[in-house]
Amino acid sequence: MSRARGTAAENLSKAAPLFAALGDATRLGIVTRLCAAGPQSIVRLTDGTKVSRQAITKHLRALAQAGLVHSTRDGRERIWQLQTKRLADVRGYLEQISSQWDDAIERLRAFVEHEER
Amino acid sequence: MSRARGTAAENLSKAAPLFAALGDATRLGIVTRLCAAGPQSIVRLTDGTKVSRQAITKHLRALAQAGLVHSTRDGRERIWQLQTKRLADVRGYLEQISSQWDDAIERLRAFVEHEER
DNA sequence: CGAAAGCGCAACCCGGTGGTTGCGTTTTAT
DNA sequence: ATAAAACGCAACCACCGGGTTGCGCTTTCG
Repeated sequence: MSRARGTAAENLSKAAPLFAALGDATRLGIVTRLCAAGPQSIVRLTDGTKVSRQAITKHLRALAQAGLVHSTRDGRERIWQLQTKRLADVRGYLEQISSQWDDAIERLRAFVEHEER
Repeated sequence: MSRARGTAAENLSKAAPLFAALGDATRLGIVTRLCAAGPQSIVRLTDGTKVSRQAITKHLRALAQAGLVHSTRDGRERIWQLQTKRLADVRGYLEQISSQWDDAIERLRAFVEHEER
């Protein structure tokens, strides 16, 4: 299974594009939708949204470039679905950062306690 | 304590700006640096970087707007540090999203297994 | 067969963003 | 007191990114 490995610095540089891909409300909405309702066509993904079909298409391309989704042609439709492995990678990065934060928070707390008065 | 609460949709909309804030290599480097080396001045954060001090300043502002860092004046220096309180909230949002993904991944896996042949 | 559905391509617009440079202000150090 | 350090402000630039519109192509359906 493709897990998040390597040094912290390596992973972080890899994580930036992924975070950027998720750092847009529309795209995050698409991912959420794919999570909730499973693989869908473009029109279906567009439905209920306030942007055009072309906008959704662009965002899907962006997500695909980040490896988060992938599509298959089916007749006159194109079905998009989550790339679960990559999503797992993202989780890995998030956990890494979270643990880093935890360490930093702990150190900061100790530092402040020592400093205070 | 300020914890991450609210509906999933609410947290989703809150998460997008956070991802965006972390979705830049330079900014991600800054938070990593603040994690590893603790509170620092701007020049010190700039040192070793390939961008100008002003660029770092801008990124720090962006991170501050996302609530990830915060600064205090100290003489002629301005010291930036992680916003530990907010960081806990952020962890909450991200974990919630991660768990949503987990569910989706599980469902997708089952779906594929059922579909395949 | 003909109409409509679903999509891809391309042009275009515009605002934000990452980055720089220049200059002024305050604080520190000698 | 004067020089240098650290910073803030502002202007400027290039580029990308989110969004739209228009058009043409293939596939489905009646």
